[in-house]
Amino acid sequence: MDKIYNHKKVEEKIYKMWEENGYFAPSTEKDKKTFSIILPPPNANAPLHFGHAMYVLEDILTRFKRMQGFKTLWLPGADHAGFETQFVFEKKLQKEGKSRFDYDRENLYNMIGDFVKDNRPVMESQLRKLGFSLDWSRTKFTLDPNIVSVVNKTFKKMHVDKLVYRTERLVNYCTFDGTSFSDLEVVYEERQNPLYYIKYGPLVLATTRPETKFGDTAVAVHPDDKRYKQYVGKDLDIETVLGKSKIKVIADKMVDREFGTGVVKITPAHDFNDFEVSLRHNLPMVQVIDLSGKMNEKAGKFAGIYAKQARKLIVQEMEQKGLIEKIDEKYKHRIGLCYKCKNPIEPLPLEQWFVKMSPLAKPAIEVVKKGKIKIYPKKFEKLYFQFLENIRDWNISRQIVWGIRIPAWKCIDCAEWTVTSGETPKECSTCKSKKLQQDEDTFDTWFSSSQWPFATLQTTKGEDYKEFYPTTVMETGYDILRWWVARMVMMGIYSTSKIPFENVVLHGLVNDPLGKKMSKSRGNIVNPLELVDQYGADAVRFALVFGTALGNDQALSYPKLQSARNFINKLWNIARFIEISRIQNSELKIQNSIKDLKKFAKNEKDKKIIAQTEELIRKITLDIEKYNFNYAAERLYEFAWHEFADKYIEDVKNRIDNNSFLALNSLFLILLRLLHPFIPFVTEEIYQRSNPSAGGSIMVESWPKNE
RNA sequence: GGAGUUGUAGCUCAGCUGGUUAGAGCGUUGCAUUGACAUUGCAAAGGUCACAGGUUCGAAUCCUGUCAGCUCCACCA
Repeated sequence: MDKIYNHKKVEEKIYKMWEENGYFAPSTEKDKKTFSIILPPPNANAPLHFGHAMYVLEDILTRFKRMQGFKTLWLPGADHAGFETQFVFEKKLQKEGKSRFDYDRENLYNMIGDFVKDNRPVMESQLRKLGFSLDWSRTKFTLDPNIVSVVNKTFKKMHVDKLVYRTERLVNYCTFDGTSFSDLEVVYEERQNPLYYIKYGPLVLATTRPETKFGDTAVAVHPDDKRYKQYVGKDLDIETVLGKSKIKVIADKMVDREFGTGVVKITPAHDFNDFEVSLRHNLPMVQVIDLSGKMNEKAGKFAGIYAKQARKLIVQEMEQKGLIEKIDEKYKHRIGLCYKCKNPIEPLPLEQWFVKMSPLAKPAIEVVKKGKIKIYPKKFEKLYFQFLENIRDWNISRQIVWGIRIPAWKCIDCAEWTVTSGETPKECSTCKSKKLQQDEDTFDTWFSSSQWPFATLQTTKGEDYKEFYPTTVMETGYDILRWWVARMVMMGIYSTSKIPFENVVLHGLVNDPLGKKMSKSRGNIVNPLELVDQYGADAVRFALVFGTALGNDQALSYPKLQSARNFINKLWNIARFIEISRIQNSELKIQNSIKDLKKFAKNEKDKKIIAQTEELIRKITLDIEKYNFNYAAERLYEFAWHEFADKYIEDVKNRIDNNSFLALNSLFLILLRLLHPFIPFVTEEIYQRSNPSAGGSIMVESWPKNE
């Protein structure tokens, strides 16, 4: 054996051996208890980041349960990541001097498909490098035809159940990317913009967006505001840049009397609050900005001009006409931006598909309150409830091609919608017309990923759904508790009448060495695979688990990586010591259980370390079962190094005989089995060397027990 | 604006339902060693457990408030 452990010589070879022997697939023996995890599908098109490396917790659980004899499935997959991927692809087109508008829908889709196909193996090989014992024979992709079919069926069912509806709603629309975004995808930033005080007949109101005034359908004041009481309910005659006009004054509590003059213009088509007000007061909606961000015909002579420029022109003209009382140039406010391109979001009315969320949220709250689904650590339950109790309807339409096209057709004759579970309808379900046109939009990526646990298991092999659903554990980062976990619970219960998983285990974020969030814009991203290359997969895995409690963030720590590597080397050298000692001692049959070992042991010190190991087995088993991975890792580190090596081996090395050698060798093999889920490669390599009678692999050996 | 979360040794963090002298890794200091391992061993120094109150026989641990950091949510023209 080499003096120092070299991960580069063993990791690839071992992973290949595992995979070729089919160890990752669930055992086919009947009547075993099952354990299943669905891997949160990484973006097929992007390399892994540290968040993905944290899935090592899933590998630990999977390997642990597999050794315990469970029929164990850890199912891999990849996400098409709709907008995310199309965005990257369009950037690429841009470099080639092209844009998505140069291609028709089908070609664009296929081009992105090819692009993703080329990149997906990168992500998958990285999961392998981390040693993840995923069953590759069951790998799924969110755009696999049978997954698409499941997603379409769900949509159809929801349509029948009247849980989806189509309506014109204000959406967060990015006129640069040409798509709408969910509330979660809008980022807010403080900006300084002029606040214009505009004369509306006898009233003056403050606004940052005078160009939307053509879409005003009312002016609002607070119901208790004495200054304006006399105007409420009346129509004002106002002067505008487009001539004389009339506007109604309404009273609504949404108005802040302290802001500006206490008078607000109501533009239902271009402001979220105004839209809400318009629903309460039955106000018409007048759209004046179109999807390209330009003023439309309602803006008269300003039609065709980008809203931002139109604003300047309109203000100029208003000033000439004396319609502006004053301008506060230093007004600061927060505005919504597109999280991708950082341009201001334009609230626009657009017909979209929405999911009614409150009927879905109720059972999802229930199952956690009743303990049918447990969330670890418990502190995240609050976030979960907070989200579900205040949930709003979910806009699932996206104006991109890279995704699952919505299976809904609009009738050209009667304008009604026909929804199918994917197949093209022969005729309009309302008027039987044959003139149908499919919705151009695709589903929000999260609409398909929220169905992932059952969509995958229903479309893999034979009995998978029956055997493995609900899955045992859903492990992911706490940052997507609302985006993904909560939605999976809702959609899972809705579609299958069962919870999708029994336990939710949430890990924290891995930040940069200074504790700052890793992000592209900060430029502080560390590639986990480079560290795997440098320190070995085992060291990276161990460092991620060691010293961080579940659900807490951690700063990437090079000292910790080094100490993890040193620990692995320590184990290697324990093995070397055993090999050297073996030469001088005749071989005895290795004892696999503590019980048998106890019978053999003669020396008191040997008996003591056997008893300590017995206690260790008990604790490690409990630690993993309670998802206290850090305790388990710390305890194993402490025991292997400072008890087993520093004390026991130091003692035994001077008195070693056949009987003690047996204890030493057997105990070490037990220790390796306990360590295997955490650091699979080195334990496998050593196991093969230190167990003369070993036939197979440590990963299919049994978990140490005390009987 | 609302909520959550964190604040423990120089640094990174453990400390599980409150209970004897508060732990680890790295770093620091001293000593040892051709040893299975210098990716080593032995030992030492180092903490008013953010701050102020309170509950308790007893609090790093529970409660209240203050300060600081981080995150999420809402987003007022």
